[in-house]
Amino acid sequence: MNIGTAARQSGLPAKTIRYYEDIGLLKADRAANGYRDYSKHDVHRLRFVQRARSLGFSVGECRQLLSLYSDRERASADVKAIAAEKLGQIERKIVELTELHDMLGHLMDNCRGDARPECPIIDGLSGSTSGP
Amino acid sequence: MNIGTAARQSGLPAKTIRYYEDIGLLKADRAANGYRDYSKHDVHRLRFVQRARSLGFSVGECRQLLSLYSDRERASADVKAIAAEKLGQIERKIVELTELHDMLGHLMDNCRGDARPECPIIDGLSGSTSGP
DNA sequence: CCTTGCGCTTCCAGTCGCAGGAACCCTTAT
DNA sequence: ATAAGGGTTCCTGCGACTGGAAGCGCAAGG
Repeated sequence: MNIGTAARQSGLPAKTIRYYEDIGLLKADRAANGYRDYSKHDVHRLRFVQRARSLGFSVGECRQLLSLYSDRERASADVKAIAAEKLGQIERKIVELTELHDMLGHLMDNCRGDARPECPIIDGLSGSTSGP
Repeated sequence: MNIGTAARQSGLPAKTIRYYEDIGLLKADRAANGYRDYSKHDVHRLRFVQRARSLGFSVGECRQLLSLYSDRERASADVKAIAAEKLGQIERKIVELTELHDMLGHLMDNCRGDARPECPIIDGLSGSTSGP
């Protein structure tokens, strides 16, 4: 099948699929006319990548996962290790964003948000009122 | 003062300060020898940007905040609106990451992580066991 | 037979926020 | 005079695409 069909079936834009081929993540056969030709198996792998990406795996990690996906002998521990690493990253990011959230929320709570110019948010950013 | 001193006092790398000048965020005077020349006021603004960036504001938002920072007549509501928008973005990102976290955690909980090849993580990514 | 229109191809540029490095100039101290 | 440690500009690259231009392939309609 052509790239457009593969795109619809995998949920990835054709541009992205070409990009993945470009970086050597997933290559397709070529038809006689030069068009990329995708099998069902190719589409499965594209969907696999699409899901992994949407779960926050980087393209590099998708590359690893793809090779683990294709390897019927590999231990599930290998996959779990990658997932655990990613889970840790996600947790750290959540903590970081939560701190950010609280800090910004704190500044906002103290800002009246009216027509007057006094603004604790700006003061907080400029550091003028945060000193000891 | 030279850019290196401004960098130390603002907490921003010199490279970044030059970049900010390049994109028109913050420009500095020039000394006779062509070196950038920073006043205390410039350093204040650099610190301001540094703090805003570390709070997750984009460079574009920093641009807005800087103009609000310099405008003594502006309403605190204007600043609060930008902060509220950013707070909403942060909240949405946290929700998204939490969903990701739970999904991935779920997959991992069901994976034995041993030497055998059966792996619910891979199965989940490939979609083979996720159907209704 | 010719055209229209879509899909496919390649390649180039841009996004965001810098970081790294080359090649060169200026200042200060020895 | 020289060496070290500033500074300057410009170019490249990162990640993961996205948009667009120029040009081919192919089926259908007039």
